[in-house]
Amino acid sequence: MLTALSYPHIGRTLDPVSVTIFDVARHVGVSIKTVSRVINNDPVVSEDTRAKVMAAVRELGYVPNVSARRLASRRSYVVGLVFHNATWAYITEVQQGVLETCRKEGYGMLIHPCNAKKSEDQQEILRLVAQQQVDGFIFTPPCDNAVALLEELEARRIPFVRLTPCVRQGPSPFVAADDWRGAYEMTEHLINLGHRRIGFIMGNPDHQASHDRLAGFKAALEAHRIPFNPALIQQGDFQFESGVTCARALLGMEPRPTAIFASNDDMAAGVLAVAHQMGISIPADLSVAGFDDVPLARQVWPALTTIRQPIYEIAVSAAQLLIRLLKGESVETSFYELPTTLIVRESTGPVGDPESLG
Amino acid sequence: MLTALSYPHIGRTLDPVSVTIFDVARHVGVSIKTVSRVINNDPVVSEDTRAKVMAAVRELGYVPNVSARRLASRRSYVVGLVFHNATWAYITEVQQGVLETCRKEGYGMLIHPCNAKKSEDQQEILRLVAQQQVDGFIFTPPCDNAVALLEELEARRIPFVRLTPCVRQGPSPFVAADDWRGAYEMTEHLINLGHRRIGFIMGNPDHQASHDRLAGFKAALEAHRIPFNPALIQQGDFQFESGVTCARALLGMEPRPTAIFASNDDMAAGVLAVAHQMGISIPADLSVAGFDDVPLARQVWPALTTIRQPIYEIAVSAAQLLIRLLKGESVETSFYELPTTLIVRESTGPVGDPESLG
DNA sequence: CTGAAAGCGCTTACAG
DNA sequence: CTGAAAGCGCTTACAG
Repeated sequence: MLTALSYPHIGRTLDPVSVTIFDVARHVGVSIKTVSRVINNDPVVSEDTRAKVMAAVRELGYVPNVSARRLASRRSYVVGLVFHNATWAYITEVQQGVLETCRKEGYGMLIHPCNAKKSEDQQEILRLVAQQQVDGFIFTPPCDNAVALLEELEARRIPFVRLTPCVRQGPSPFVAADDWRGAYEMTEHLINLGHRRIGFIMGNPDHQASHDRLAGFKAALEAHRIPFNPALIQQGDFQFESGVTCARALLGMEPRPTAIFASNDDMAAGVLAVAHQMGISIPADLSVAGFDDVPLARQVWPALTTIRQPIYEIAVSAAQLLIRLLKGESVETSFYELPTTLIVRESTGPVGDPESLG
Repeated sequence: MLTALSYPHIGRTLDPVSVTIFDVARHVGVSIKTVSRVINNDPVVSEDTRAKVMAAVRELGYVPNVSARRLASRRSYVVGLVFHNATWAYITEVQQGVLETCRKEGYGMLIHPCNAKKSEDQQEILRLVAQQQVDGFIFTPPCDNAVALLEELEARRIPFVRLTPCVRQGPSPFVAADDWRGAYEMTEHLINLGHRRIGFIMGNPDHQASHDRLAGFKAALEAHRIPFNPALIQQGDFQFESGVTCARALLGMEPRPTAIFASNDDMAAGVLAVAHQMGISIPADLSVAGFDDVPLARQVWPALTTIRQPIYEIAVSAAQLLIRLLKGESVETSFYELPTTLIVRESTGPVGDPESLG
């Protein structure tokens, strides 16, 4: 039997009052406004008083109260990161990029998973604004499809930045990878290895990336005068399980494809699993390619040839862009597209070459 | 050339004043205190006035300003989630559990990745308290090792809950999985399949789970009178790459183990990759077992036999526990241990049975 | 370069 | 069951 734990001070009396801006001001012999100027790096303060104030801040261990600052300035200094339905590895990397950028700029980050298509969830997002919890938003796909919400935010002049959105006109900025080119390059890689019958697994159609990757695939086929065969296209949803289902369909065809290009690494991992189960050697009997270059791409066997999408950098750019807007700085261009990179690993090889196995 | 985007209202003049508690009070003809009571669900208000206030809240679209509330109440209603160095899949699940619980209870969650061993990062955590950003903390391993920090928090009476900590005495509560039993059961599963030469890959020694899993493994061997062979133990760090390194060492032995039990799924995936590379069939020639049951366990081939650790439920329990403490409620026991479950998939099978392949 | 006053929108503590 | 007063700890807007 352990002792009961409780914090009787909580909810009854208040904690001993901590050091405030008044204490610092009194200690130095200046007004609180001067202390405020120093802690906010207002350049107008003289070096002499700045030094004295800083010394007092250190000596007294003064830390500004963020709630007071937020209330008085009517700003939260917090960025809301809104996401739904995306792969966790993707979200994780976005989160890291946004959070690190926010920290550097003195902002906080609030993660807000939700189904942005549902009107209750849209209300919830507007509520974050009304509560003054958040100054602006970053939307990851497919949250950028919540058109009514985005219009409402624009009307209220709440800045936001979208990642790889579907709608790319209009004033609000976005950051994207060059999905079309990435898919084009991967397809060309497969074609150069001699593949002509290439299966393609599409991603969730709510994401613009799904369409751009398919378009890049088609364009590369066309550039190499390979006829497009709709029977080789399967509709997935970016999840591993859909990769399994689509791979079963593709590998059941006669003749079957010599390569499968999945629109992300999770689905490509599903293709690998099915191929292994069917006793198909990779890449000797089948080449498999993914997209994104998330950690999973290296954790399956054989390691996936994929297109590296700079998710972290995209997130950093989006956060920087948003914070510039929040600071009232203007932004020249609202369209940032980052390049992708072909990463060749062990899951792709020349057509019908038994040597290429492991 | 796109038009420049800026929000000139930001940083210059203030937004039009939104609806406040005064507006609601005036509209109903009561004091602001009464409105405050209603929105905080104080049961003392009469049903009649409560209804009138609620109607006005809806009609005017009133949303309380959280900064004002936090400032006046000297509380943030925010839980800090501190983590470092753990597997992303683990953190992701913890995050979901904590966030969903916080939302239900009207709390926010602040994620705070840091190296809790470094003293600057410990200062940063104390700063969150001083800034009134956070009312309490949840520490995931190995952050629970920041002993000096935890003592400081206890001295300041800041509640915190640890997940699977190393130090388990003392008053501050924690939640853990029964790692010892999980490892015991997995080892027994392998022994029942006829395995006697079982390699074991240990996790990061900063995590208590690493030691408990090893102890469970040893105990099961002993219970079945299988002599413990230290040469079969490899030191990993929970990352995929360490699984690869340790598997190379184990599979280079003569005679080599017939089974490898890795202390988590990421390292088990590394074992699979090495085995595939060496042309070792799984589970015909080698059984491979993991721990945790993260998504990766189903995304590799063959799907991993593993021990399901209820990470989500652990996170939910920890958050509930912390919020109870934050509300000033007492907690009878400070020790919560959740059971694990053996999940048998395709990566384990009887010793030397070629039929069990795929 | 510095400061006094007012106010941000709530809750606390107390009274009735 | 309800309310008037004071205060939480900052920033804004203005003045000098």
